Amino acid sequence: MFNDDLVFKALGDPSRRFLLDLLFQRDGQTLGELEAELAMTRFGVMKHLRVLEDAGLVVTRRSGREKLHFLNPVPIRLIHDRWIDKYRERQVSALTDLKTSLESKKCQSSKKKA
Amino acid sequence: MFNDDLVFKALGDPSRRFLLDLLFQRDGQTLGELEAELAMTRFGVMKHLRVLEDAGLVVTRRSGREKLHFLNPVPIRLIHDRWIDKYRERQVSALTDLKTSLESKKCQSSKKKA
DNA sequence: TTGACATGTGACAAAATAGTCACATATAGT
DNA sequence: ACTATATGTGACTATTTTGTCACATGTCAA
Repeated sequence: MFNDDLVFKALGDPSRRFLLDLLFQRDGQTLGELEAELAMTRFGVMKHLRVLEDAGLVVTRRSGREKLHFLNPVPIRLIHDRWIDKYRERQVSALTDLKTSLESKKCQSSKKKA
Repeated sequence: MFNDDLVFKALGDPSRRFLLDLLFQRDGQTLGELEAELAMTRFGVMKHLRVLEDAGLVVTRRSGREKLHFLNPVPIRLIHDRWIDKYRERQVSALTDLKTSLESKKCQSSKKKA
């Protein structure tokens, strides 16, 4: 259904991850809108969107002369399932929640170990 | 705590994902053991392991003249959390479970919508 | 100490990737 | 029809990444 290699390659570039962030924030943006957020010509952005679309991370719909882009989270969920054992999920979750919790309380305690 | 870019870059290569698969299967393997599973000299494997270690996806422990490698699933969980909205998680999960379910029952029903 | 084994380093060539540009197509509005 | 706008294509260069090799370090065991 989804090609592993395309998905991971797509996620390997910071500009593409930023594009996903933008779409996560607001779905259905056009190339023009997305282009404005990147420090790059529209050609570069177009190429990146193409890679994301080929990977299935972004789906598109044409509307007149515009092309609307939507985030598709399914392949990302599948990545997760590959290396997170169902039985160990609870423990890993606890760890990441701890991390989140620590980060939101940065100012309360001055000492913490990495 | 974990550097996004290093993690995603690390996951972008198929050989490195295969190494993670090997460690997911059996933790604590040495370079020598891992090398035997890849179609590549030990130098290539070493480089890949270094990338994984820098990303925090693999942690190591020396034991005499050997170096043992262990999978660390935490960064992968964090990837997941980045684009899977907590409120939408249930729906996405349902979709991936459906996918799994369909794949294991390929022969039962002939008609299914995407 | 000697030799065998396991891992490590820096330089290198080949391959893949990112980003730009000239040029092209398609649509909306007047 | 004409013009401005939005997206698309292929060629090109610069950079990054992959994988290899000669050489080096550290460890075990006799």
